[in-house]
Amino acid sequence: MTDGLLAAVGRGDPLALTVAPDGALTVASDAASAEVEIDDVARIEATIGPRWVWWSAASVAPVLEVVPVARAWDLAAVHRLVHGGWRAEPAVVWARSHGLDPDTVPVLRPPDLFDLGPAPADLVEPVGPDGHLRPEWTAGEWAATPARRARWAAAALDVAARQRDAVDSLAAIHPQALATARAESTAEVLCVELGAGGLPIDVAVAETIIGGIVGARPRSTAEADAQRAERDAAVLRHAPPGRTDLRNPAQVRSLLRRVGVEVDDTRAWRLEQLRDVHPVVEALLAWRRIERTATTYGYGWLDEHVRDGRLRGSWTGSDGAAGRMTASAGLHSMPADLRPAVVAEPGHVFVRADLGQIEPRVLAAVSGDRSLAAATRTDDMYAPVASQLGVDRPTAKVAVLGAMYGQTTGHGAQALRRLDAAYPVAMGYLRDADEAGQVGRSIRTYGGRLIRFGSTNANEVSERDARSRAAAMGRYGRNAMIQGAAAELFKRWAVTVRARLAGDGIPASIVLCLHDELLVHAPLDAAGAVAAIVADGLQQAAAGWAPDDSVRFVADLSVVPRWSDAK
DNA sequence: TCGGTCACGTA
DNA sequence: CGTACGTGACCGAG
Repeated sequence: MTDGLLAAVGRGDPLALTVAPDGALTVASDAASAEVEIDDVARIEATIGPRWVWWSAASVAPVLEVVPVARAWDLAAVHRLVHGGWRAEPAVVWARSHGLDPDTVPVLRPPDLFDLGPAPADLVEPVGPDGHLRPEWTAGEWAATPARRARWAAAALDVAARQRDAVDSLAAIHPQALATARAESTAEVLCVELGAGGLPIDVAVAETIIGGIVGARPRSTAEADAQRAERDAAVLRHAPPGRTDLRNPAQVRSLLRRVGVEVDDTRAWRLEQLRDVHPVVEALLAWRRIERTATTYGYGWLDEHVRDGRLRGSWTGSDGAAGRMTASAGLHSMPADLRPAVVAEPGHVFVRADLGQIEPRVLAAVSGDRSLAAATRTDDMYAPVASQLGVDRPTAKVAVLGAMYGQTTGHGAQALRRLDAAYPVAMGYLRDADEAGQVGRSIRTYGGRLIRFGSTNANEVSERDARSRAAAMGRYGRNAMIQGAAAELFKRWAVTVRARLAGDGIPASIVLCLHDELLVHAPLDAAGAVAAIVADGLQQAAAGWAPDDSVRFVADLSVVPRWSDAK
């Protein structure tokens, strides 16, 4: 059945895959296409090992949840890499890869009594006379018949080839571009797997922690309301009489004014300074913490996102800015208080590792600063930087971070000047990014990701406004180059670990990616092997990623039964 | 019902 | 006046 289809497809060669809403699977090579079953996909993966091409990992999730695909070319992910931004639906991806303006993508008009739309004959072709994908196709008509599904898969192959050319062109200046495209694609696979697998949670422990903060689980809405009122009363007791809605910042501000506390806003860090001024401040801060747990990380959160002992959210491989992974369901912002509830299943442990001082090390690598690279040879690179600058370690750290983040306040100016003298290459790299941001000139990360700057807003209220906007864009540019490159390295690490676990047949899986931290759920007896893979995987990923071996990357690794046991 | 603002958890 | 994300409550416009 698939003989002609696969005749010329070898390991790593592109092979398109689509999944129709009704579950029909279509596979297409340059030569032919076929409707297949999921077992066929698994067999092709095992015997040939092609580079699977799809419009997006989410669009083939039913396959990815079953078949652990090794090689991928994710059109949406590569599109985001090459063209920046976040929108990456097929119509936009097609447009960009064909040199068309995405703003001219046709939209599907609602059915109109007097306009029956295109004749059915027109819908045979996926591409309209304007060169864009037909909106009827992108809206779902692509899946209507086997013939259309085949055309849709062929269109994906067409885009993949064009993207490959674009990536190859990029490689002249960004040698990592192709590797980045592949790693970002595989990271999308990992995202589907993370979403399906979830993070192991001991619900009983979680309930105990939440109960200790907000009280017992209410058994009715009346009880919930009473709990809420009691929380509020604990604050309002300290306030002058009169109704105040604690959930309304304006009213909180006026309450504070009535007790003699003047603030521009009521953010916690500001109120921290005023704890001693009036008892209501302390009560309010305590209320905020409890209210946060109750509303965002409380029983409702557990009920909504935890099933079968797993906390599940949806993952994206790349945000719209610098390219970090994102996750919903609070997976990336779970309060430290709740982490003791992240417990490995019986007979399992977590192998947990986080990258040490990743951003300054990445800066040393991507800028090619030999002096800063030399500092990365030590476990704590701020120590040699401090002695180089002739300042103490805390000052050196603040100076380096300030340079990377564009800090403008504080008294780091002196150290910043010394930084310029000691590490001119690294500082120049950051300054270039800052200037690009200020003038709205798009830039690319080390790995080739385009950082877009929207056209600067011409109608600023004032010169001062325009200046602060430009400064903000400058900081954004600095940060994006570092954060983005760090995200690229992190994903290389993650997909390397994933591949080696699969290659060694170890039934362990990555269950959390947290920007610079990797959490792997592993059978107890495989913990040592997994730890070795995680540690060595970093060296392997870094060796493939970095321009040379001058920068040392380090990970802090631990094997623990619960997440909070580490660190 | 929606987008904007404030606020806050994480890296 | 470090950036980024997701979430939830509230506001005011529609």
